[in-house]
Amino acid sequence: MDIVPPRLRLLGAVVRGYVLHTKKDVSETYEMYLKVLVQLRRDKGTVRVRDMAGDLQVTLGTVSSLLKKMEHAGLVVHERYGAVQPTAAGMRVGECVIRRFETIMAFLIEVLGVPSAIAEIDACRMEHAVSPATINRLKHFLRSVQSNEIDLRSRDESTTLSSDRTCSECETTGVCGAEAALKPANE
Amino acid sequence: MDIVPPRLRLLGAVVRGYVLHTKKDVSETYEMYLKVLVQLRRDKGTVRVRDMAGDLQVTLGTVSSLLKKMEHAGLVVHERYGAVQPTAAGMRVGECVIRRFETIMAFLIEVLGVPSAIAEIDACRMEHAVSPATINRLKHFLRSVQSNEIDLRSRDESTTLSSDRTCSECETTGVCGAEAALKPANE
DNA sequence: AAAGTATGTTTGACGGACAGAACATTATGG
DNA sequence: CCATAATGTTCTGTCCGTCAAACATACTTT
Repeated sequence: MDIVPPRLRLLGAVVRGYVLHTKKDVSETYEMYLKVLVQLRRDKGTVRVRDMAGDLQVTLGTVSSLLKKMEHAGLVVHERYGAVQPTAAGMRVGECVIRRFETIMAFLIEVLGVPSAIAEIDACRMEHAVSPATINRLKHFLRSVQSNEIDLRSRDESTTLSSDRTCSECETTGVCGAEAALKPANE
Repeated sequence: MDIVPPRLRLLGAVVRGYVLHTKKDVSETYEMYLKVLVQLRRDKGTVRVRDMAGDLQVTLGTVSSLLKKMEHAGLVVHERYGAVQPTAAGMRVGECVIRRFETIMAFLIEVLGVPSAIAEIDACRMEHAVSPATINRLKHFLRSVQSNEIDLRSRDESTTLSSDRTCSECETTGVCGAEAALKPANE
């Protein structure tokens, strides 16, 4: 019964083994904290715990304790009861996340035509999931589009896609499968 | 100093607030378990805990206990010491994840030219991050490319992008910011 | 059928990310 | 300069996904 080569069949899973089990040195959470830190820094210079908590929609205490861990990891410097600053390493990570976010945003909006409110959410989730290889190619592709090397205008502009809330194939809503799946689950 | 409208400045964060704090009814982990379950089902009919654990690279115990929670959530039915089956709801979710994976894979490989080994990893991470709106549009876009409505061959094929391991702009490696960022952190 | 092996389940513990609340520090403004 | 408000820190507790290991059940094999 093993018609499908196991390697192929299990791709996602095998990959998941790799992806989710390999210790990422910088977790998704750390990436978000650094992104916010760098953004706030650009906007207003000095950053306090309060600012980050506000942006991250998280408790002061949570930020405080995470900052401590991040300091240990060499990603930030946090003066007690004072300002928070990224180290050189933290800065690199934060800026990188921001660039990924922007690249993905641009692609979603300019190429796919995703409504910006949705694009924001998706980009914010995807920014943590994309490898350098993919991001580099995405940027490259985007440049080709922007310089009209690739012409998108020829395509069928039936933007009247099925609802943006539902998966066109399974008619399930939310992040494809979430809410609707559970309601009728009392079986 | 508030030149940048807060709404704009905080996009990522605001979004994150939404994205990561909103209880997804089906967590990323559940999605993976359902994806694997549905895949295994297609390949070999009956699925046991053992199969899932193998594919997910996780302990039997872990699968066992998660399955229990998923059963409560109405996503699977698990006969004690026996077979695992998705409910209708679980099936919808699993199939949806698989389709997302396939769509993303196709895009990464056919459009961006990402090496398939890398594409696998990225697709497996992205499949949990993309909304229906984006996936629908991505599919649509892919169809346009496949039917030659959009011609990609005209683009600059300098596939000699900077290394696939590094972010072209920050020279940081890994999932853009991970490993390299930490080594020199003993400051 | 008895023994041995392969599968499953349960329990206890853990680390990460978070909230809440008690406590500490700094800022402000009368 | 002191009282109060605003900030920040610490501690305790929770939930999730995981492992390890002890225990239970099912399957084989002789």
